[in-house]
Amino acid sequence: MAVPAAVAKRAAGLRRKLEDANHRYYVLDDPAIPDAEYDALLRELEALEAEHQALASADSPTQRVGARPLQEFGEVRHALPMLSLGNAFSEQEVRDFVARIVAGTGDGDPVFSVEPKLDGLAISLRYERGQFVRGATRGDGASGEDVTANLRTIKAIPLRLRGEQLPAELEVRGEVYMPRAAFEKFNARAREHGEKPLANPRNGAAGSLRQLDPRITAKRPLAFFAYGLGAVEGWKLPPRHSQMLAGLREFGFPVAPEAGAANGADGLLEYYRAIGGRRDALPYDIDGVVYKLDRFDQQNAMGFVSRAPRWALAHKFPAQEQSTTVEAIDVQVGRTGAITPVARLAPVNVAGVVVTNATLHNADQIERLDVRVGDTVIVRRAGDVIPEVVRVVDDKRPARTVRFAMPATCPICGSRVAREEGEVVSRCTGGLFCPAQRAQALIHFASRRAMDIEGLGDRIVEDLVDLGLVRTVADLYRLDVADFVAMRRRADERDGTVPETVKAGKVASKWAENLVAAIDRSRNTTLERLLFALGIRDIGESSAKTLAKYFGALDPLVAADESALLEVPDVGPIVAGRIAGFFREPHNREVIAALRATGVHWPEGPPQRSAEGPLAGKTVVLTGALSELGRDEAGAQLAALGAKVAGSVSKKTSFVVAGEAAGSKLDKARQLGIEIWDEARLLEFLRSNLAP
DNA sequence: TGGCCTCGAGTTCA
DNA sequence: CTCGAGGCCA
Repeated sequence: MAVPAAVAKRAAGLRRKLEDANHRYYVLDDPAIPDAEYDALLRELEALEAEHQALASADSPTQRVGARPLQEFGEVRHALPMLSLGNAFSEQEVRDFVARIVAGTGDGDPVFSVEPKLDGLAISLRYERGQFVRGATRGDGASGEDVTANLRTIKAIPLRLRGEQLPAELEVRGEVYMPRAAFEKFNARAREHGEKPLANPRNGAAGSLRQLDPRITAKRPLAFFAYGLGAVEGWKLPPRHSQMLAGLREFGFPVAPEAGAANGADGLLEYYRAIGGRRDALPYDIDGVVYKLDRFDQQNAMGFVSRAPRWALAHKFPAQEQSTTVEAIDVQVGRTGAITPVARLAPVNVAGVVVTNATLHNADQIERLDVRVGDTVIVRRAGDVIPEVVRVVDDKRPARTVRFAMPATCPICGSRVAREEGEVVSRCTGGLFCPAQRAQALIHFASRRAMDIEGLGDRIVEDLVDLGLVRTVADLYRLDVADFVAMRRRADERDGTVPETVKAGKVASKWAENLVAAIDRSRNTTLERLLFALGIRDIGESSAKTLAKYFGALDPLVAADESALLEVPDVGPIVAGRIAGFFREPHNREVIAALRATGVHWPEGPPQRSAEGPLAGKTVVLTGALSELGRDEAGAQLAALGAKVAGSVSKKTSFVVAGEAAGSKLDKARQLGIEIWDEARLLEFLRSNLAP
């Protein structure tokens, strides 16, 4: 039965729309239509194809949903073998590599194409006259497994090439991977449904491709980046690798946006460091970067050694995941009483740093990981540097381990531990009765952003509290040199240590003199610092500043009731309650009176209820290292000009000041098209506006 | 009521 | 830096 022309036309139109949507989403990274609309179009096309058999075709977007399960994978011989790359872990190896290229090509400063090395699964895709006909895993390099049906389900892989002049034969090599966000989402769903989550994105990608049932693969969020070629027939290759990548993009393949060019060993190393610095901000896992000689004629001149090209190098990052064992699980008590479990680990080197502790965050996290003392665990340095336990290696769990339970009473003071309805954290209810909370409150009080008492670190504070020399923050101002010297002696006796300070009595008192002087200096402070230092719950630097400005002086703030506090910007019922509650407490009023009595003072003035200055109404975010000023100082100066200095970038941000090695905040600013200043511009602006 | 947008709190190691 | 939760706006 012939297909009516109008129906054929509609089907062709739908296919084009769906292909374009895929292309924009995966290749141009610029989604054009919402998912729901995509699904609607896809369903319409399916209906048409079901009704008119003659419309069906192998390269239709409807053919991605997953064919029948296979019995086993066929074997595919690669027309050109899939090579592996030489590895480098050190700077010297990279320099040697460049030196070999310079010697081999006679080019004193050859250009390299550089790209991130994705942590996924290498595959080869074969296109004949523009149609995707077969895809295979790398296997041993000479032949791999035929995973065509699974690859068809990956929307980032074109089923037919774009463009007018299509090569008779084209083999594209690249990496199938699972984007991190998709991995997280997939696992969250899996857990909800009580299914086994994937261990990591790499295993997720590899496991998904090796499913015999493509319908399972179709449900996995896989993506693809192209990075090279195999056999080619009927395409005139451009002279450079980078141009070839651009050509692949024209054909409809996604190429890693971080790909670029560099020259000289220093250029390569700079790229390595730049990508390394952004590693955790990238949407996918990478395990290094790849350098390839850009000119194909130079590649040919370099040739191969055994199975690896001499014109390319994989520069790997140091392993960032390691396994170690859990020696103990302790709990820490924070300033607000928050009880945080911490895993004490057998020391292990992760990405160049010896890790011995890793936070387990809270009861939920422990529950999810089920970490137990004696377990072997995989540790990773997440985010920037902070180690975290990724998972437990189940096979290595020793016999007779017990599930960790949050303590019912505070390990320091014995008070009840409570977890409030809907909250994630458990807290010690002891308040300032708890020595741990008292010590933390004092450490916070003395910290740089609060009263800035130099030299009064956590060790000293803990000793002061332990030995009962200090109960409230006001007590700090009553200490003299003799007190500190005595404290040090008693602490040493208690610990059985006899440090050098005792041998040289003079040194000991010098240390104490410095401390007393630092405490004395802190008497001269600002209302803003004092409010922050008091440690009222939910009052951080930002709220303290708002309150100080809004009230101008302490007494009106202390006297303010909840309804007056609600008038303050960014203060809602909860925070208003916390503030009023704090100042209602007689103990807190006494401490404030005592602070004043010992000479703690700050300038007071009239209430300032609207910002002024050249930057009034502007919101500024600082990121990266500012060499001239430092972040804090720059922030203070900007604030003095009326700007609001915020911690994270959003569309309300007026501009971002980016210093050296700026990270995700800079990326986000670029994404949102927010104005970006470098340090020079900031300094220039501050100078011309005469910041005080 | 829901969905941002912030801020606050906690955390590691050299 | 990241997560959780408070505040604010639609």
